[in-house]
Amino acid sequence: MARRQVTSRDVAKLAGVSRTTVSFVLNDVPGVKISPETRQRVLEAARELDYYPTAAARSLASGKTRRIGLILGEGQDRLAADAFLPTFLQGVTASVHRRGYLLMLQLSEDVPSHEAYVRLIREQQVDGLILSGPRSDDSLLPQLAEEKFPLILHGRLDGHDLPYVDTDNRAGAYRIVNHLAALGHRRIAFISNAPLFYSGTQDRFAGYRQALAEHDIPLQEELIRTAAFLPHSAYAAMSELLALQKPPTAVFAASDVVALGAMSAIHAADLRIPEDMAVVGFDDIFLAAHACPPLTTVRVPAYGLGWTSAEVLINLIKGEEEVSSVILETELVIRESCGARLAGNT
Amino acid sequence: MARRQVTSRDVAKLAGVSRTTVSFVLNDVPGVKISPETRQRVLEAARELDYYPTAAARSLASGKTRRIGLILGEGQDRLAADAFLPTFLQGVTASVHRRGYLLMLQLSEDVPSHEAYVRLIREQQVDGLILSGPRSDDSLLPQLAEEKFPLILHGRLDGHDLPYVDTDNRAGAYRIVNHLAALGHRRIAFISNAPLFYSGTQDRFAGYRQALAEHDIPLQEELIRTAAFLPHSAYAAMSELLALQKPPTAVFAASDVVALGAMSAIHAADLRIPEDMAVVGFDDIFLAAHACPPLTTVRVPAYGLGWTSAEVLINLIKGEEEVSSVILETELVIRESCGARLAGNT
DNA sequence: GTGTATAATTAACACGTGTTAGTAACGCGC
DNA sequence: GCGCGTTACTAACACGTGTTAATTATACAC
Repeated sequence: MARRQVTSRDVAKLAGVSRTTVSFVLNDVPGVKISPETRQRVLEAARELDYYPTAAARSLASGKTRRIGLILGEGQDRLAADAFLPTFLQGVTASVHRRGYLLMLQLSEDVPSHEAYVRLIREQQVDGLILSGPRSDDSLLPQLAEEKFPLILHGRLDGHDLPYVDTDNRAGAYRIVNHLAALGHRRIAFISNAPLFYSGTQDRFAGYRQALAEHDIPLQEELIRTAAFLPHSAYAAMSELLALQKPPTAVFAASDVVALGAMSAIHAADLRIPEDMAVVGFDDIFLAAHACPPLTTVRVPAYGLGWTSAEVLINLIKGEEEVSSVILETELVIRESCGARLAGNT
Repeated sequence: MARRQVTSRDVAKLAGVSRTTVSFVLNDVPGVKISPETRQRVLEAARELDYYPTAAARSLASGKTRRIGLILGEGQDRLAADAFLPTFLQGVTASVHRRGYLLMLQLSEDVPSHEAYVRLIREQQVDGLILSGPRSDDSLLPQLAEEKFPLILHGRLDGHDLPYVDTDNRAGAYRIVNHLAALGHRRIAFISNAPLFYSGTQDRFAGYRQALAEHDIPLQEELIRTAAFLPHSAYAAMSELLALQKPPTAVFAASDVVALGAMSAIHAADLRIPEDMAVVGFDDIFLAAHACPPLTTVRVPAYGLGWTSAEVLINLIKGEEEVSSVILETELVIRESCGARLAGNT
């Protein structure tokens, strides 16, 4: 049986004060003087009655919801293969929880992305939004920026000056390809983890080119392949590379999942990793250390990306601090699939 | 510059009717007669002004939020290694979206789980809750059941009669262990995917025992090991098994992630899969097909679990249909790590 | 005691919607 | 012309909180 709703009026009656005083005490309104005894009485009454203010009434009156939204703009395939999502969510929720907010989650799948979040904004369900995987063709973004609606992008987006949080994809890619080149490889293939219009993939590709250039290795079209999110697309791409007249000696896969797909193709061709083909990835998902052989990769701070996105957004909402974009650094993780340990032994 | 809020009063004025009529039209209130012309005028006015009702006002007045909550009661490790979460979320959000609801997400991490959701309920942030990974020691659950708060468990829980949605873990485990036994294995090890007090792990263990019993294979304590969520715990467990005087010839790992950890230990010991050691898993995560060798496993319908949980919950909230627990079936997926294909060739 | 500043508290309004009870207009049989 | 039912609409209240402006107690200097 649903028990009757406990309101602040009940608390006020029990404490022998007005409803206003209850509100002042429970919200710690600054600049209002409440005697310690009264404060105590109110707090005890609230505890006694197990009082929780109703969210709807509170946000109607105050104009704030104390909720933020997280929009995942990734398509089905990408999402299904997103081994980072759980850790990213941990980061987001840890921050959100710390700041006293709650989280609303929306997946935009394949619909025009703004339909996914326009309801959240217009119905005033949230005070701000983290937009992950924004599409540059989203016509609503400029308008929201104009309205100054609190908005943080997860992932860089060209053509807008909205604040964003991202990893340094380019530097990470540069570092790991540089590592391969330093091991003596001259034919280093690139397998993308997504279509090239994704900024993250673009940047990883840019890092790859930069490393090649610095080692005077010419860019070869035939060594560049496009895969998308799921392992089997990488399996296909890798199989093509193996069928070349002059196959590469090393592969940089732009994500660990794609790397694992490529490794599976290499095994299927009865080649050894890293002796016959070195493989490196990007992300350092939790399975990378237990691939066979363990995967050399670039660690992306998934938790930190989530945490930072939320922190920056909430700062923006509260308007207390100056807010600007944040780029988190990556870390090179050397295991066995690149052959560095092997090379060290000889 | 924030534009002024558009209210139903503005719509009413533009359409030349009362605010009440606007509400009737936009909510399609049954049993109320509105002339087609008036209805048309109201709809046009709403569209003209780009009117969205404010969520807070709406739920304050109606007592309904049109939101549901999803509580993930998994600990840090488990969550980080949860390759199913993205697909599960897809299922949940697809249903939630279809029914016109929105989703609030909360991770309970390690705090006593009810602290994580009591706020959602008491502040009336949501109309109902999906509770994933419930703990049987949660003292608040009986109380909520008593209050008839709409609640669906994801994962069976002993000692309560709350409605739940789950996979048939026992039948799935039985089927795959039976498969190993049919291939001639008599020393089949079990590596758990979590501590044994998790009901899902319990059930998978029960399926394992049942299959052994039916093949007259005695249960051997030394072949039963506990791992927890992450690959490295399985690596350790598998290493112990390999060090036995009489090691097993096959391993049933209670999750794919654990299976991959075990495989990594087998490779490290320079043994071949499946020739020296057959391995099977549970879940069919998206990487299982690209493990080396491809992993034989039991497919769990992650999307369906999410979808069904949300559907059942919303039915419960609307009180329209009779609601009962749902158990989804699994499917045996035979690949190469079990040796069945090899056996077929000889 | 009187005036004045300060501390402590409250009455009253605002937020934007859903909903009940009621009114007005109209047709129709007598 | 009157009663009666139906259709189409609306006035007025309710939801539970935040917040401003006003009010009452309290202290203190002269």
